[in-house]
This record gives sequence, C-alpha cells and structure tokens, in this order.
Amino acid sequence: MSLEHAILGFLNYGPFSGYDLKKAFDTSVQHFWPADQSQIYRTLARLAERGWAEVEVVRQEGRPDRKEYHITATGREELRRWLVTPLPLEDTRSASLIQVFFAGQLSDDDILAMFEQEAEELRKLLERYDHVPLGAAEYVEAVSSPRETFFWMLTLECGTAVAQAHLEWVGSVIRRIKDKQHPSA
Amino acid sequence: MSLEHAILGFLNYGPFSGYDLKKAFDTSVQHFWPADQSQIYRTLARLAERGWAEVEVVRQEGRPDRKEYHITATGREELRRWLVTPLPLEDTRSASLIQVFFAGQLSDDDILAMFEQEAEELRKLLERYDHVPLGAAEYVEAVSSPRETFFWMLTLECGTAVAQAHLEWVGSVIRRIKDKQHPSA
DNA sequence: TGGTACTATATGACTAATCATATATATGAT
DNA sequence: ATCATATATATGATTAGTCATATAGTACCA
Repeated sequence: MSLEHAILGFLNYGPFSGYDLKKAFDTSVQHFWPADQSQIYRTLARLAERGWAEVEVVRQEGRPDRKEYHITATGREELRRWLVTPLPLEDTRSASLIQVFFAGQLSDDDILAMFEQEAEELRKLLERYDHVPLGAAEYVEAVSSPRETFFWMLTLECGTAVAQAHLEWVGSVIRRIKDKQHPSA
Repeated sequence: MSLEHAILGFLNYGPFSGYDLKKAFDTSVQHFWPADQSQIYRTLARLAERGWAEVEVVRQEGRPDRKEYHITATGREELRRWLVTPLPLEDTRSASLIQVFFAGQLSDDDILAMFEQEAEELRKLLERYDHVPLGAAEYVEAVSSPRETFFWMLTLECGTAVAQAHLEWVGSVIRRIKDKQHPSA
C-alpha cells in the first residue's frame, strides 16, 4: 500500500503524530496523494502492528497528549525496499473522459460548455500548483537539504507538465468545435 | 457512480449482456476506465433495480442463455442528465510520484534506474494507445456515426497527449541527473 | 457562562473496485 | 476420453478510501 510508504517516508525525517502527518500531507504531497485523516490514523496503527514504527505517548502542557510515531530499523529497510521497487503504471480512471466518449449525442453547445468548464478547472489546478511551494516551505526548512527539495519540486513539475498538456488538448478541442471542424452527424 | 453511466452510455447504442459489455470495455474505454467483470455484472443488476435498464433473457442454441439489458426511458434521462453535469477534477493518486518525492535519499544510479523504467512503461503505454483503434473498429462499425467516432478518438488523443508530456518530463529529469545538474546533498 | 477554534485521536458505516473462485454449456483439437 | 477454449453469469472475501461523527483537553474572547 502506497499510503503506508508515504508515511514511512515522512517518519524517516523524524517522529510524527497523526495530526502532524495530516498537515504535512495537506501542504506537500496532497497534489499527487491526498490523504484522509481517519485513514492516516488507521494506517499508523498498522505500521506499529507490523513493527515498522513505534509509538511514544508525549504529554503536553496546555494541549492533549500526542502519539508520536518513530520509524524502526525494519521500517527503514521496508521504505528503502519499496522506493527501489519498479511500480506498474497506475491505470487512469477519468470520469470526464467517459463524458467525452459519449458526448456525440449532445449538442455542440452542451459539449462546448463541458470543455470550457474543464479548461477552467485545469487553470485553477495550475494556479494551485503555483502556491504549493509556499505551503511546503515549512518542511523544506525542517529538512533543509537541497537534494531533498529538488525531488520535492520535481513532483510539482510533473503535475504542472501533465496538467498543461491536458489543458492544451482541451483548448485544441474547443477550437475545433468552434471552427466546426468536426462531424455534425 | 461513473461505471453506471459508462454502461448506460453503451446500452444507449443497443442491448448488451454483461459478457458483451466486458468485451466492449476492454476494447474501447479501458484506457481511461478499466472495468472488472464481476463489477459489471453487479452494476447491471443495480441498473435494473433502479429502473434504468430492463432485463430480457435470451435463449441461445449451442450456448448458455444471455441476459440482455435494455435501457429504459428513465435510463436515457439519467444518462443525459449525467453527461451534462460538470464533474470536479478527479484527484490524481500517483504512487510513483511518492517515490520521486522521497528519492533524495537514494543513489543517483537507483534514481536513474527508476526514471528509465518509468520512461519504458510510458513508451509501452503510448504503443498500446496506437493499437486501440483496431480493437474499437468493431464498435465503430456497429454505431457507424462519424460524430460518435470523432469523440471516441478524442479520448485517445487526450491519453496520448498526457502520456507524451509525462514522458517528456521523465526525459528531462533523466538528462538533468545524467548531467549532474541536481544537488548531490 | 457560552461560543469558537485549535489540538488530538478514534470508530462506524459505507462505497468502489479487485481477486479468487464457482457454475454451466458447448466446440474443437489431441 | 480429456483438455483447452469460448460463452455466460454469479458470489464471497478483502482492500483502500471517504464521510460523518464522537470524544476530549485547552485557550481565548465576549
């Protein structure tokens, strides 16, 4: 499971609580692996069960107790093993391409609206990508290794490149439909 | 649920059995919506429950009976409603980007191997895309509307454009690492 | 005193999808 | 004979992920 290994990746930088992890996910890897709070907690419990992490309950003043998870030697081995394991290409599941596939029976106006809307979403996505580095700044400082930061930024580059290509394709489709360069029946 | 509507889309062309649908999915929309056989059957049962399709048992000579599903008027309405409903951008889940994110701790050789492997997978994917039209030819003939075919081909165009952009990004990363244009620590 | 917000963890219910497997009929090849 | 293959449908078990909700401590403000 990938979430397990993403969490191990963070734990390898230092101890995290579930609460910490949720914030870390939301500000750094959310654009390619969104994580649900309850799933993070359940996965942490599983990591402990498997011996990949150990729990330390930390009392705090003025705040509820935290359960800090520390990566173990076995956990490090498992992380390393997974990081060098070739992954099969994940298969895409795009509901919006289902809409495109069956769009022939809609009017050109409906279709145009559909694509315009998708273009709009993609532009918003690209803008959100622009703001990720600000959110991740905290973790960049904490780890503060230019090498780590380089690879963090690569993930953003990838998302941007793919979204841009997608947006360009949508643009080309809109142009063709506006110019009536597509079969009407 | 998208699978429901993808199935409705096919039923709108004519009656299908679960067996037919599985073949139709595998040869036409699999590249953006792979569908499991057992899930198709369960979903068909649900479509009938909801009144979006009706079952007709067809006896055959020399073969087991087929259960043909026919779309109903309500089913057509539902399909039409869904097709014009704006969909939120689905969030990406890329395990391989998790690997990239935490790749900093690996050696350059390990990292290079990882990206080379991904490039290889993407090239294979692009080649598979080239062969989709042949598989879909049967359905192109059955429906035989240039307009329908146009939108079918658009989904392939999209997949190709995105995969190509992805591959180009991987290539640029490989080049930078080979040229040592990245932080070593 | 009440309200809100933040920190922190946890569980129950559900859904979509996958995997393995079962069942049955018939054809054609070895 | 028997084995593989194609046609055809179905169920049980499991997993990953989502959503809603519960609980509880503390702080700060009105």
